[in-house]
Amino acid sequence: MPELPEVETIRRDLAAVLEGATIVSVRLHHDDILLDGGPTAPFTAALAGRRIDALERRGKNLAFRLGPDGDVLQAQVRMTGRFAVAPAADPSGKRLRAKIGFSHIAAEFELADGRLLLYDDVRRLGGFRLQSAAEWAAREAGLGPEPLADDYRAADLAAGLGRGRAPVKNALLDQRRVAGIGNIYASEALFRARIDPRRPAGELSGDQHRRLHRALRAVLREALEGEGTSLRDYRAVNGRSGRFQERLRAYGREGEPCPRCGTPIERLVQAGRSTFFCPACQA
DNA sequence: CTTGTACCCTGACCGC
DNA sequence: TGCGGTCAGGGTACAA
Repeated sequence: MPELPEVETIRRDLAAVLEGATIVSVRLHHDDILLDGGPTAPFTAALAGRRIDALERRGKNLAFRLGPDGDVLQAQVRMTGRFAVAPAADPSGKRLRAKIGFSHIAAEFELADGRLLLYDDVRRLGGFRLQSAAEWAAREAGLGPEPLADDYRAADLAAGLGRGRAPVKNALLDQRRVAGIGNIYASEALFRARIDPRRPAGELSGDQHRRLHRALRAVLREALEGEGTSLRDYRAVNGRSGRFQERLRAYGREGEPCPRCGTPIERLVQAGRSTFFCPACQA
């Protein structure tokens, strides 16, 4: 999935145009787009006539807060999910789809003012879940803290990483420890903090916790300013690309000189995913 | 409890 | 041109 900065960019885009809109009808093009499986009819029926009161984000999850009772339509875009909003002048969304290359529409939400909210997802790893406010609150409580929150301290990161033996890179990807970090920003934060991604999470020193906390927040903030990292699949709403890919220092740079010490960046596989790091200055 | 692996799905790309 | 293998920014079920 796009990670925290990408999902927050999508949230801001959608909030600007969707808050206050009313869903008239929903069309799902694939049954497997519901995160819990099951029949689609109750899902689509329950969304008809609902107003989108607010767009929220928690970790990598989007939460459409629906009136009148605060039910939550949760959306996860995972690897290849994208949103777009077609104007009322293009009610089928045909022109917009052609323009931005949406060729795998999985869901369409018709709005009362004639606009159309489109969800496209080539691999269909993403999807939706409709739930009550209480169910969402319980689910959301299972996620770790928001790393960009004002009150997120190095001590909170240290507590999240705990005393485990798993590599710190893997621990950063665990949404229960800290929410919103994915493969790119885990690599980037560890690079900035000069910490070996293979180091057991429970063995970090106090100084390393402080460096990682600082690096994590800095890279997430900068990526958010750049509206995310568009390496291959991620796009913000209506096809807009992010710009932070130009500022990545380690991710995707295998063989290139480390910007700090010149040693070639190396790639290794952890938990089945690529990690990029400098073997010389990440101790 | 923690940790590791397989799997969901499709498309792009590379070497032969 | 075609084919097989590999990889992709995520999350979850399940086994050990």
